[in-house]
Amino acid sequence: MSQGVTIGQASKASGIKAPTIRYYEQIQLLPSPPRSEGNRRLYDADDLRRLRFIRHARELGFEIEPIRELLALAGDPSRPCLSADSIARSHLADIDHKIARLTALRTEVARMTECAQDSAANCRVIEVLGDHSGCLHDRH
Amino acid sequence: MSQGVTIGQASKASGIKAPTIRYYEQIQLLPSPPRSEGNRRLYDADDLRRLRFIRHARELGFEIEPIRELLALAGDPSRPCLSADSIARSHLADIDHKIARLTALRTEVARMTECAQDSAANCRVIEVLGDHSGCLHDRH
DNA sequence: GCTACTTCCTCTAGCGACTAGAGGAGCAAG
DNA sequence: CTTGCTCCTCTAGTCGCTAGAGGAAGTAGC
Repeated sequence: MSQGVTIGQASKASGIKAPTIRYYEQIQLLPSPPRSEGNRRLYDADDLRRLRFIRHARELGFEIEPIRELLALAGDPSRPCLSADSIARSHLADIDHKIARLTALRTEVARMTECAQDSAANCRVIEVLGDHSGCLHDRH
Repeated sequence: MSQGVTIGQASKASGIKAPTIRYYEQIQLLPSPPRSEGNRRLYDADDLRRLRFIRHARELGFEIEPIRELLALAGDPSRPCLSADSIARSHLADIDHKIARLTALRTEVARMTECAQDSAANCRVIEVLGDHSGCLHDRH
């Protein structure tokens, strides 16, 4: 009976905003769904699964291209897991990189602020930004 | 004697690429420098200080608008430090937010990969992405 | 002076992943 | 029938650059 739900319902079901769903269709991350007589998009259960998969992956910080591959792998039972695993592992390495960088930045920025509040005359923030030599690392 | 250096030299001195320097001028983060007879930009020592300040702040992850404010504060000795400090503190809070989020993601993604290599049949990566219920947190 | 080579100029378009808004059509309820 | 909601398409904007086209100017060697 259910020939599909509208984009608004798909949006609620997946947690992805309607314009974003249309965007995903435009970049062909999602197949173009059939239309109703009044030209509305009609999504079926498979589309909704796909959307939830995408949303979940985006929330975990995967970029669109890796998600495209993961979706292809998810639909192909022949050799999915090794590739999927390597995509996930490379994403993990990415996250570790970002955490490491941000942690280094945190140290630097914290150092910059930590003795600023006692005196308004010599501003440590501006001083530090103007002179790199006070920093712990050469490359941030 | 030195009426200024060219954009290429300013680029080398500051570590900011020439197109980026022109971009900063375009968005008025930098004042338009005077030009030579042949229409080349000529930067003076103040401009170079400004550029180094910007580069350093960018390396520390400050966005352009905060840097614009910091530059204004750096040039105004009347009430610089309190505002500069609050900009830096808010940036620090930002960094902490990002680290916290990435750390949570790391856990989730690591959990996803950690038992994937033993079996190619049931792919944990794809399974986890397709079903949010296995996750530690509702919102990532 | 001539020729190469390099640097510089302006302008436009592209990246990723959306988001916002205009202007219009369909649809469901009262 | 009218009100109000959802939906449609299309374009442009976000951020911080980066890349490229097409041309002018400066520099070094002969």
